[in-house]
Amino acid sequence: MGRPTIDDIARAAGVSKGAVSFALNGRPGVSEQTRRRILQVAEEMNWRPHSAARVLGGARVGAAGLVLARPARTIGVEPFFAQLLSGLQAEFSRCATALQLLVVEDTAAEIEVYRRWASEHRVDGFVLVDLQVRDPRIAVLEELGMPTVVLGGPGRHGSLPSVWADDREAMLSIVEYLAALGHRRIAHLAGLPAFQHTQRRIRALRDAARRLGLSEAVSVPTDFSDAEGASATRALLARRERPTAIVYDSDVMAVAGLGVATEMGVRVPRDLSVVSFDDSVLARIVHPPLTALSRDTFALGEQVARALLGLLDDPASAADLKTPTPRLTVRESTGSAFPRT
Amino acid sequence: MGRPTIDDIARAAGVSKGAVSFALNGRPGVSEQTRRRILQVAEEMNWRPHSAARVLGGARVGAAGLVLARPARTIGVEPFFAQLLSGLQAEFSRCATALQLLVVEDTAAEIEVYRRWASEHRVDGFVLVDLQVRDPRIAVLEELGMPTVVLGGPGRHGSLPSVWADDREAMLSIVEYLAALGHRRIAHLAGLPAFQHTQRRIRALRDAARRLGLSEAVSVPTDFSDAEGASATRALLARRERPTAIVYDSDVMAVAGLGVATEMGVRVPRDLSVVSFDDSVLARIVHPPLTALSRDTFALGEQVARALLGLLDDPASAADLKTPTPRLTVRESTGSAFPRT
DNA sequence: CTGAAAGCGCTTACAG
DNA sequence: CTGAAAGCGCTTACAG
Repeated sequence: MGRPTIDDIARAAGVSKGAVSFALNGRPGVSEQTRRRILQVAEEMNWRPHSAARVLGGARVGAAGLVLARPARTIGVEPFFAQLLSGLQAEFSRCATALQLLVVEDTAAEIEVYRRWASEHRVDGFVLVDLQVRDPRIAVLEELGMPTVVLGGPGRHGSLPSVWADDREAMLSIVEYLAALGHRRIAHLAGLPAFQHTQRRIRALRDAARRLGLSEAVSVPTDFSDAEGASATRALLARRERPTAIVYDSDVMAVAGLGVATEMGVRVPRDLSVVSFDDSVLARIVHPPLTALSRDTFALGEQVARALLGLLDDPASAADLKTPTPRLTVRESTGSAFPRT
Repeated sequence: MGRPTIDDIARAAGVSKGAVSFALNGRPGVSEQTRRRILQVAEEMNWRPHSAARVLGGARVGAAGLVLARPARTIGVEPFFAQLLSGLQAEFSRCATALQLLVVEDTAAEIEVYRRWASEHRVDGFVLVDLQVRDPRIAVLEELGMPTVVLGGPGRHGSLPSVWADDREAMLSIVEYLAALGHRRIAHLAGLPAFQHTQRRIRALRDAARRLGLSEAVSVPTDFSDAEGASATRALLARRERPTAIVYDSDVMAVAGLGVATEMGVRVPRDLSVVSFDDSVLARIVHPPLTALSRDTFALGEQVARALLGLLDDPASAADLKTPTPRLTVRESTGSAFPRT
């Protein structure tokens, strides 16, 4: 015999389907004695609910959707993203919610998936990441009326609640630290310029540079890849007047940049200070270990998941949540701009 | 008005629900003209099937399950795993199949999830990874009768089909290469001893050592973490007679080991050759770049997904699939055991 | 406290 | 070629 249904249990326990349903769901409507008998029979027959039947009746699916428009091969490369995924996953699984993951080619395809999953009732809500400057996904998700939590900066995401960290403050703290070490020519290897957080970091650097009177503060956009991180570093270090410090928007780029410096005979931190905007095992295990902005990306993922779960329980609970501003962990890749020796 | 159902379409098109279903699914039973009209109405009303209703009727869920028993925080660390996930995901999404991901504490919890997802009809099949020496999960999955593809070595997985690469051949090729460079004392920083592939690599090293007459070939088990990779390397390099080459079972450990060597003033490759059993961006971007075993992990993930999709279409198609043996990519971290200078 | 019935949205034999 | 009906497994008002 296949999987038992509540019909089987009802028959075995000598009650109606309705009674079984009440007992199994802990609702009033059956006597304590009957409830116990039913539960025992269900246990013995190893019954589990058929999720599709419940969903058809209007229950929650028990799944959250995460759709990413990136080249599939690059997903495995970014420690930030992997950590985020772990955190999301940890919190969701605590609440018996699965994470449905899909990687697509571009934003148009991503939007199509939102539409499809929403109308097919595949997920209960979405997590939106990689917020763009004029993000077309916001309006679509609002229109679909699906509970959605945005991982991104302050404002700029319509009526959708967000969980965010203060990138601007973070960048300011890096630049102030470097300026205090005497650095006056600072370069910034930024990520994709279409991302909101990239723009915020670029603006923060520019503002800090003006305020602190730096002689040079240039932001170079990249695609976040180690290849562009390396080539842009090479170009910067080949200049007559090269920067004495470089801030990298990701640890993969920072490590690639460190490799280029070593290859070109530029000593870190003696000739060049290196700071990574992301901390991870990568930043710790290279030599010298990298000064990096430490944020608990795993915890961030957990918070995003918790926000979405809260939204599912109570749609009125939508609110923006600011997470602690990342702190700078100083390791051996940064030093004075004027070493004594 | 909410999402349209086939009832709405039937009414709008002036036909029965059955006719709509036939038209939408491309089955015979409606005239070409009626079909076109129905499809047009469905398009206009922006109809999509409710997946739960289809599943309840016996259709495929359109999801594959991947359950991992690892500390959630470590998932983000391993490039191998992240690449595998990308590959799985890429192939599944091509066939409109979602990947349902769950990370649990231990094997017991993992087994419980298999039982639950199977009886709740949450997924159509499973991908099984991290094969253990006496793996209790095999019997459970066989009993559940769920289509499952194992990512692992040859044999040792009951009746479940597998996709595997030849770890033994791979290890032999590394040791032969090192021996040809004159190395006679080779250490191996292995992974978790409970894993089948760890055991296979350890045995391969031992066999090769005997055949090639190496004076030392020790395998040190670890938990795959950068911390143990570093501490075990430190212990090995502190010996009076230290190895002239170390083979690391993962790139994270190899990079950590490289850092330790630098820190201890052991020059790579002059004093120590370093080989990683995993290749990734990590191995490429450190300095010196690491000689590593290159396998296309992304493609491996794609193949596993394809195997599972094939199994869903035709349960009789179960067969083991051997993937190409990984090749050694020689970079700058390996050299002669007797450098001239 | 319990039972019989309708309904969620789709598919599919079965009559016409 | 088309329509009316039953069924997938569960939940939930509605009578008793």
